[in-house]
Amino acid sequence: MTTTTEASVRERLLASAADITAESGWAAVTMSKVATRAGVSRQTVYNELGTKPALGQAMVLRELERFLAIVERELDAADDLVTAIRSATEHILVMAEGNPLLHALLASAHSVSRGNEPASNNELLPFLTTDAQPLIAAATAVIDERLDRFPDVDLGPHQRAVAIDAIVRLVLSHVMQPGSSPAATADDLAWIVARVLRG
Amino acid sequence: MTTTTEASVRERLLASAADITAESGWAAVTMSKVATRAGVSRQTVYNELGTKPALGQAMVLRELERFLAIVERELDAADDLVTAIRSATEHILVMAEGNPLLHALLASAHSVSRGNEPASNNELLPFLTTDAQPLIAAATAVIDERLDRFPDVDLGPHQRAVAIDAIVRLVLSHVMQPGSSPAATADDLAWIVARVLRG
DNA sequence: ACTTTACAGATTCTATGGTTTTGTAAACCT
DNA sequence: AGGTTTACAAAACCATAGAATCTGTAAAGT
Repeated sequence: MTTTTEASVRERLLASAADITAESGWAAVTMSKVATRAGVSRQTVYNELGTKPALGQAMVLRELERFLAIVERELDAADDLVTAIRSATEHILVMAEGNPLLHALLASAHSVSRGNEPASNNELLPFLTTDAQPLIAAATAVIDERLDRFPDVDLGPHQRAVAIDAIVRLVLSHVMQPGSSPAATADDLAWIVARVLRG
Repeated sequence: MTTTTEASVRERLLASAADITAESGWAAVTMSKVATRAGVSRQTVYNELGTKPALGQAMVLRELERFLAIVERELDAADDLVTAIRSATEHILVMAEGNPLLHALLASAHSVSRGNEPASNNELLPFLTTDAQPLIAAATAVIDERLDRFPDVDLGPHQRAVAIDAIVRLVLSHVMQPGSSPAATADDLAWIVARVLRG
């Protein structure tokens, strides 16, 4: 199949774009630089990802999937549901703390029109703030799937959805605006989840 | 006392700034326009509020206090704690839905470098997103005070603080990224609060 | 207490080219 | 096929410079 090669090229392209964004901001990302860094021609970028906004969206989506992969792994690892949520939350927060791309996006919120730097860093920030609904939906779906494995959830479908939505929003809130350490926050959120799920 | 007049001038200035921001964005706000609209000289703006960033901060703070006043009113009105939270949440979400200033700030997230419009609308957005900690702290403090009136809260100080922090973050999340109607969201959050507070 | 007037420095606007980047398309290679 | 090179028009960006505006401070006036 060509799938392996195809995914590999696309993966390398997105990784290159993420690197450049983390180093110099999204405005500094050009199709040429992405292509060069990935060892590929510029047109391959267009063939693979289309336009630059599409590249940005794919890059953010890829990073989201990296986070969601951790969530899936942690939710599958633990036996206890609350422990699973706690572990997934802590891993997400730790991962967020040390994620250069995420920090580049968040940093773009502050210095918007600073000096000679370009101002268009903010094209991607809405994915985390005002247009976070796709992100919330994706995370919600992942948790919803993995939650079937646990027997001690006796909530109706609506209440179940509400609870999942809440934990996703809370984690996202702490990603953008950390309260204390990831471990402490994970403890707190796990306590809330415990109270909500089996009140 | 001069306090009445002083507060009135300051109030008129902040209201003028909020109007201009709602109409044309924060970048279109100049000290002269604010002064003129408030029927006051430009220097009075400087005497009263100092610099323009200070004006922006005061303007946001004033809007926050308008929201928190609603929270206080609703928390004081109801007898049942869960009903109080539900009512406060719904009022906040309804108020947020129809708040022009808030929408001006949120809209600035999208069109950053659009056409000929100035790009510096984003100076105020971080107050709601990446620098929301003061906002969270203020809201948390308000709720914390009003919560003493309700006897059926048997949480330790830490758990109590965690619960309040969570409800504040959840409401803020829904202000920026509404899920469904204010009433439905208020129902859902009230249910969560009920489960958490008296699990 | 507020206004008017004045002022230097910074920032923004306008307008101009020159440059880069985007996005599409073809021909070519292997 | 998957990929590259080359080419190209349109758009976006950059640099420069002068005009206009805005900021922030100060003083004198009412």
